[in-house]
Amino acid sequence: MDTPVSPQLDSSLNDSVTDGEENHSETSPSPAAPPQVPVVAESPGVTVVQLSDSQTVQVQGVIQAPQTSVIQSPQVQTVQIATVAELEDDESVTDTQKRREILSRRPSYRKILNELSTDSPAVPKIDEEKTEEEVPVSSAASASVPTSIYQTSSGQYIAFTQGRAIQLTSPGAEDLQGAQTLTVASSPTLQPGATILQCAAQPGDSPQQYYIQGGQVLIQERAGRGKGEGERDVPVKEGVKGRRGFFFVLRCFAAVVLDYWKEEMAVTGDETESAATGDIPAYQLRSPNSGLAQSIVMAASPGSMQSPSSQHAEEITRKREVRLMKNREAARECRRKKKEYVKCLENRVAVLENQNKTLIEELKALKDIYCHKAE
DNA sequence: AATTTCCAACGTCAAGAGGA
DNA sequence: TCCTCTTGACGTTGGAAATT
Repeated sequence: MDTPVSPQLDSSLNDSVTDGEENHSETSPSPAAPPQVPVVAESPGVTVVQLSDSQTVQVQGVIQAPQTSVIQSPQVQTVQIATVAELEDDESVTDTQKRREILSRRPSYRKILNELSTDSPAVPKIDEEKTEEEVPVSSAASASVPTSIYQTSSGQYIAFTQGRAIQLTSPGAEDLQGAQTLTVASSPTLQPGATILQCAAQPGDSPQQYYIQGGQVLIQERAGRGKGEGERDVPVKEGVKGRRGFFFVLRCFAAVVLDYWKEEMAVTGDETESAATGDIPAYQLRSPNSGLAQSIVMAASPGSMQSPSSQHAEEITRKREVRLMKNREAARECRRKKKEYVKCLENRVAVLENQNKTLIEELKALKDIYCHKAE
């Protein structure tokens, strides 16, 4: 039976083990290792690797805390191999089920790396608040961390942050003086078709509320402090206060919201499932990171009067859209973290390999000295 | 140049983890 | 117990590289 361990890990094992004078050949390297082998479960010191044919390989000590002595390394880097067939003899379980069982949950990448980093300071922590380096929105203006950033065709950046804030930045505004922070308020008491944006021009400012309805942006002017007391909605005109680009984006957003609500009204319960994948036009904003178009899928369909019976379906659809959007973002973030995690592990393997080589050479030298003295 | 293959990234679903 | 977050699995897509 072959043991197609992940190439990098495999090579690291071989290097580490065979670099010494003694060959501790308990590893069983495979020349035809597949390029990708998912690591499916971990326990301290043991890594279970899922093979393509539903077999698992337990790899012990692939990533270990730095060894203090090279003498220990051969045992640590032993690879133990066991097939699933040996471990499980239940024929009634399907392959998928088996795999599901094997794929037991493990802590998040951040958790794993942070735990590793406490063991070894060489391992960088994944910081929860860490922003992506390539994010064009500078870090100056807001404490909120962008989770996704889009660029409109006019060149403005729209950053959706955790906490559901939307940050708008004009191109070239490195100090983010032109940045706005919006918060989308999703009140269940809102009128259908309406959305509230809260905007603070500066971090310390009290937020200005924008009431978006019918594709129009309204500023809520308050006469009194009471809730709803003395409020009136004033249409926002482009160019007000010299924040032309900002209101352009606001208007775009209003249009999107309008279309979204139109779609909500048109959707019936049965059509809910197809809403996200059907042939509906998508508003695409260019992501500065990937160059790939990120889609905000909100349908533009002929508006119709809202029937009371469809409100529940609309709510379900809206919740589904929100859930899908959140999960989309989460998946993106998860992949980013995973890549970071793998990179860190690879770095660590390289460091440990170097350490191992150095220690082996050191041992060799000491042996030589000792032998010369003994003679 | 056209076709095929490979790969990375994505969106969605499902299930477990963990907090309120 | 419910809700949200996290992540593996799976299918899709688009671009790059390889092949015809």
